[in-house]
Amino acid sequence: MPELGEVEYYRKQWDAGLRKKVTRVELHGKARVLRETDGEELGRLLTGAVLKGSEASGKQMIFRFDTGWLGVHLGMTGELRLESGGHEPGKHDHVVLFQKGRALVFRDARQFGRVRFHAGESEPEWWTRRAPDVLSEDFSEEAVRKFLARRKGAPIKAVLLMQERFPGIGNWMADEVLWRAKIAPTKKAGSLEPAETHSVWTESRFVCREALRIIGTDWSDPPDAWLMNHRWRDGGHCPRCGMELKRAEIGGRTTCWCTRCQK
DNA sequence: CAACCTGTTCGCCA
DNA sequence: ATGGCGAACAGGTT
Repeated sequence: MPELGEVEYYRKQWDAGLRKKVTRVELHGKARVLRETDGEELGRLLTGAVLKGSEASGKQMIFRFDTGWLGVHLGMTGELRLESGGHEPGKHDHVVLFQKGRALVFRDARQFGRVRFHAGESEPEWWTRRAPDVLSEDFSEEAVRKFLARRKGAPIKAVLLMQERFPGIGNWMADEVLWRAKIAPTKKAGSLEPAETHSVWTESRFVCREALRIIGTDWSDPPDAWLMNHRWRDGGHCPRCGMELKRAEIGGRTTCWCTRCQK
């Protein structure tokens, strides 16, 4: 599920544990989500550690403890939950940090998500080397133009999903950006007019800003005037012109767009 | 039972 | 070396 706004929403679920000590760590032994992370070290160093702060960037999150850093990526089905101190971990609760009176839970059925740990004071390189946020200065029109030129042969839909330039944008956000920019998702990235590239830039920023404001706050629904609320229903209609929306697989993902508005 | 899924990574090929 | 694509990952839901 999680794209930019949802990730921010989940990050805040653990805010209740800020400045509090972890009393116990429960891990699911061979969970794929840990990948190369040493679960034994994670459990040992986080037991007794205090949660000092957290940050989200794109689809990634980092939680800072006084003994190290916990990185979280939610993949397709991951979620962060706040549970009671008596929480009995379910079969998909791969990482559970117990505190006095609460439990901070990472749950992920499909295990495409990932949890990693980095011991010590200094930020891990997998965090410092992440892509610049869409809402940062570094996400310039020039940077977008260069990126589309380099990926000139790929459909623009597929390019918008590339986290190295559009961190946080996922399937529905990419469709939303292209719908607002009035660009067909099948169009090759290298064939966009300068005005279209400009639109990809500004609409990416708009959709990210609004997703954070609307979904990131309390998981409210975006307005009905957004494509997002119409894209999964069979026979959904374009909220701008009323045309029946088209669905097809582009860039390996189900894509929804308006063939009348988007050229 | 089969198809589908808001993500990433890998291997193959051009 | 670089870019583009399809498969694989795993399990719940429709």
